[in-house]
Amino acid sequence: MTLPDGSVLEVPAGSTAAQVAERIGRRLAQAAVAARVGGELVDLSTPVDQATTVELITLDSPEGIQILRHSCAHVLAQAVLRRYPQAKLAIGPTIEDGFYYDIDFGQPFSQEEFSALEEEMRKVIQEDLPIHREVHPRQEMIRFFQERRQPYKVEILQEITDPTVSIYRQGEFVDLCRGPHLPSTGRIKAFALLSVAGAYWRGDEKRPMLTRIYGTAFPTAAELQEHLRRVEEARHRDHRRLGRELGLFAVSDEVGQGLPLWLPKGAAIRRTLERYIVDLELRAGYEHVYTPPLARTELYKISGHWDHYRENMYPPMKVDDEELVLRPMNCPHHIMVYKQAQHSYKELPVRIAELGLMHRYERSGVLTGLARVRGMTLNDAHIFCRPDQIKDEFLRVVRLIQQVYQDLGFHDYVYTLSLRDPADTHKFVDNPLMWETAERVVREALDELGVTYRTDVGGAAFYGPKLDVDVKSVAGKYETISTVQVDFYLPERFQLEYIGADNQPHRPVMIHRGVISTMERMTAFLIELYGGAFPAWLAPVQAVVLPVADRHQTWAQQVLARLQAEDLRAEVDGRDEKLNRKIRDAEVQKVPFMLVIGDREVENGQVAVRQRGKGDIGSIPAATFVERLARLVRSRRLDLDLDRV
RNA sequence: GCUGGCGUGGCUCAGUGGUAGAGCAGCGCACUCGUAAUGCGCAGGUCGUGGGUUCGACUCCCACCGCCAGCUCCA
Repeated sequence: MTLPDGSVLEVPAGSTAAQVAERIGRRLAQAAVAARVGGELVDLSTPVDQATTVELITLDSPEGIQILRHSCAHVLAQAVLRRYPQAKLAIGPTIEDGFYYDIDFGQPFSQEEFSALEEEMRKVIQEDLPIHREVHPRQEMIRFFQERRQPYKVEILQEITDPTVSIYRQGEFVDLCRGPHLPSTGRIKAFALLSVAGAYWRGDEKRPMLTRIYGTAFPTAAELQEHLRRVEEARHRDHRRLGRELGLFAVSDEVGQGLPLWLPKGAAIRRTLERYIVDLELRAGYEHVYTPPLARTELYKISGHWDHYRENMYPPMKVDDEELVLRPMNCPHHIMVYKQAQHSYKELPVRIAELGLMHRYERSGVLTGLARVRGMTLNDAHIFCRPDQIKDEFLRVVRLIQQVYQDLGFHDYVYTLSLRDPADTHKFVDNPLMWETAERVVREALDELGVTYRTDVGGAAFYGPKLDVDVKSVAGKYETISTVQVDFYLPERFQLEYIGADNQPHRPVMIHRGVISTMERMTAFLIELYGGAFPAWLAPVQAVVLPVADRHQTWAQQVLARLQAEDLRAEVDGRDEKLNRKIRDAEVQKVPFMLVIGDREVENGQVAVRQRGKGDIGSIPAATFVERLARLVRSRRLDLDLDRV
């Protein structure tokens, strides 16, 4: 057989992966947890003598760690059954950074029971039970799990079509599983149970809610500790925490859930973003409008939202003879803007943009700080174009997105093209020709851009295919920030027209697009991305002037005035506190620049510049600093290096 | 909405079936200070809300509201 390094190894007939490892070396044999044979992961106990290639998997590889965690999930299940023999096991997969097991305890289960459970798991690990794979006829296993009163396992088995299935046995514990697994439970060195939460069986709200226990495992205790430390550190970047600590936004019970208040400093960030994106869009040929956040219910009946989206809308209110609703999106208003005039084919595309205030009723459990709210302002636009312009407009939007991401410092993002599920005529507008055309044009545009994308069948909007751009957050999750949607449907609903070269009316196509998402979500994202330490152009306070003593106040105020004259956001910390204290507070508030002013600076018309996170970088004339900071801000550089501007 | 947890001054958190505590923040006074917290003092809470149990509830029970983790949902 061939090894990964290209060498060839002869082994006796019937040799297992473990024996191959032994032949290669004792250290490897001890470290190996599984093997990859012909591209497939298998247990060490698998005979591999017929294989052409064998690669041994250790805990140094991502696959090895996954196997470790998967086996740890089994140990958890085993411990659960020892302590709760009546528990019904559902599924126990690995996830990024850990694993979970869904279990029906038939009674409330709380996190307080973790320590006892962990104790039992440690026993299972100490027993060092060998883990065996067995393959049996599926029907036999259905009976087997019926006898063991494991209905969820039976249900899974009933949906499997293979004639045989594999199970894994460790001591008295048996689980239905594809594997592979560690050779024995004793190989688990470091694990922890983390949290407990409810999860619907099969992810279906209408099915029973199970108890999901989350845990994780690492090759060594040190790595586990390191992971727990990282999780703790991530908590400090949480935008809700930073939002309070830095005075950016607040949510108040009196105002209502999901209805955040933008405090002055958060508003400064938002205003900066708004001015930035509006200017950029104006340059890109968009026309910005203002339309009201309310409309007659009728408008949404025409658009179809009333039928398809009502559960996410606030209920209507009756005023005089009108019935009004808070708008959940801006498209109908923008359509009405388009309809205010006749349009010639020569003036298309018409790009109507707005920072549109919308309200959506979101279920209470999903509300999260600024990231998920009920009242939000979307960086929205609707492009009305001819069918032959779709591809070009689509390209222009994606390029705009790419530029914005560069300015905001987003480097890690993925494109997802969401298509309809042709079988689901309930969710998606039933018009196959329309869908096929839209999907083809979008694919062509993406190919032309040369971007790689994944596809999500069934993820489209009800009116057309969409491209989502998901940006990797600090937490490692990808969050949808931008979206581009082709829509052949609303123009039909609203009877939109343009006059073609043939002097006949034609139907335009709409492209819905959001580049920087809602102001709320984007701000939340940026807070976490930068951990509150914003680049200068976004920082709510760009410089704080720190007079050393009272006699320096006058010059401090003059420096402030010069900063403000250049539209820089600055403050004077005139409190009766020592310099050290003012510096500490400014650092904690993550202000990019601190300008210390004492006798020397007053005398020379200078400021002693201290850069956030770096310290004293020397004194320069106040005018020089103002000019450099203004340039830095204008350049939208992501670093604070004043010498490079 | 569902499961579990949590709710004590602006913030972070102690605490207990028998008259509510600390630190930070705030206010006052003193210090006038050179690169990450000056000192002293003062004030501030119907212990989320509403019921119930009890001689007595912040503590125990119930309901509701909100927050957190996750699920579900997400045009």
